[in-house]
Amino acid sequence: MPSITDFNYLNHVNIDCVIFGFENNQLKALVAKLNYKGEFYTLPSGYILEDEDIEDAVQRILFERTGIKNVYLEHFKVFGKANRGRKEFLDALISENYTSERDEKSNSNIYRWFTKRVVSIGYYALVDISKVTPTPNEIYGSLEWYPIDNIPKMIMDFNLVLNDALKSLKVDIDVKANAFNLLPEKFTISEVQEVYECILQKSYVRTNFQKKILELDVLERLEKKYTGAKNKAPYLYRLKN
Amino acid sequence: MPSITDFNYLNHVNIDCVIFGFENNQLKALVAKLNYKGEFYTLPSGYILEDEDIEDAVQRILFERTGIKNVYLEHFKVFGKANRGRKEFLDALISENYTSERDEKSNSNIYRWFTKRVVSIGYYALVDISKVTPTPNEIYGSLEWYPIDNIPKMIMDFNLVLNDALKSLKVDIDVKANAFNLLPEKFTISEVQEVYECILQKSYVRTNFQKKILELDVLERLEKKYTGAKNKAPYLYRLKN
DNA sequence: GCAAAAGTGTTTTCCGTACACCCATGA
DNA sequence: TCATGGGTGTACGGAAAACACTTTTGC
Repeated sequence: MPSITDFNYLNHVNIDCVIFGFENNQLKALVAKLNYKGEFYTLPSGYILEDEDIEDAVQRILFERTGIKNVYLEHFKVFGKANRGRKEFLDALISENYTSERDEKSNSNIYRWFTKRVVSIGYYALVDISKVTPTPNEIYGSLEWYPIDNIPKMIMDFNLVLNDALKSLKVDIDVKANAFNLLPEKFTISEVQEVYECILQKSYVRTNFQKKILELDVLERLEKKYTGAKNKAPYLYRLKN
Repeated sequence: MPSITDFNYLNHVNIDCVIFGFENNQLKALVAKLNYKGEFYTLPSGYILEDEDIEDAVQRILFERTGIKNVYLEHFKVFGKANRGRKEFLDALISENYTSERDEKSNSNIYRWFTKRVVSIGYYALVDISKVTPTPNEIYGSLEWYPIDNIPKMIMDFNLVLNDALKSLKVDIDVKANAFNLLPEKFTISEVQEVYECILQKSYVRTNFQKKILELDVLERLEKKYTGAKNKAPYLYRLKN
């Protein structure tokens, strides 16, 4: 198995990803549990290759964890504090997982790679949750969707990172009108309203919301959606282009 | 003289600064000319020390170039393209400045330091231009304020960087109400209006602008400003706290 | 026909803009 | 007392919110 130190990754920079999905009228985020003894939850992270554009790096990292490409992305913050608790976390992980070999581990290249100071570039992604196949690997032992108000305690300052991403999303949803990326290709206005109400934690008057969204002039009307429910069938919409 | 390679700077990350000032009813930016033969204009940049918070690094870089501390800062973008023309610029600089020693230079540690790929973190600063003492050094041979619509052609993609900073400022001026940082500690509402009109390139109705600004509830009214002009003296204001 | 939800049109409210007015200042 | 620019109150118009009304669907 190749070690992380074998690749030509940029030193001292990494990418932290907050992946948002929407399901059962809930905004969710993809949280990983490390493949070690102990409750070490984290956000998907990764490094940038020597000759790789940073956006490509994010897409690559997201593809590895979700199996989808061309994900909607926004950079939301840089995490540049020199001490973000990375060493403390690693020492805790090691003490729970290694005993006699502890010193050997502590001196390894890998330990040095992971404990060195990094500047983290924060991105959030908006995905169609039904398209995602959470894909664990040797490090991320499991990956699960957690409702935004029920995120486990994560390592380091990742709970704050997620919070910052959510704050940016709340602003961007109106400025960039990007919430549609949380839905399947075709959707109804009601579904859009659910997303908005969920993210912004407020309710909208149905009729006015419909106008507000359609006046953005970014959707095209498609066929009606017959669900068998005994009421008028809503139109499906899709992002223009 | 110590070389840049002597310090414990983080590899592959740097900081690009757009420093905005306001003077003579013009928004200006501080642009440096490199201390080499040729027209190499650039924005002030710098690196981050191993154990230094990134915001501290920006403040340090700004202090070195302007002589002021605790500057108002906003991160506006990450420049993460693998190729931003850095090597091309350095080769041009070398070919204009070195002849026989060229190969020697090209192989030096310094050349390798400067040509390696970096991820740039973009910050813009808003300063009281009257407090700034542009401070050249061995690299930045001169530093001058240029009106925003008359910026010289800079190296690499720095003209685009400046443009991105300006775009963010135009959004932030309303969202974050941060334009006051371009003025001295005490200022009149008219001066604020000049700043807004200059940045947003539109004119405001005086009376409504006054209300708009005062309703932000971020200013405290101080004494009147008697200029000797034969009209009613305006109040001075200052940011609360 | 009826209940439920979608879609459209109308009224009302509110906020931003325009503007009228008064005030202070120094010649 | 006049010209100039500063400060405050009011009236208007357009957009957003509230709401009334019509349409579609399946039982």
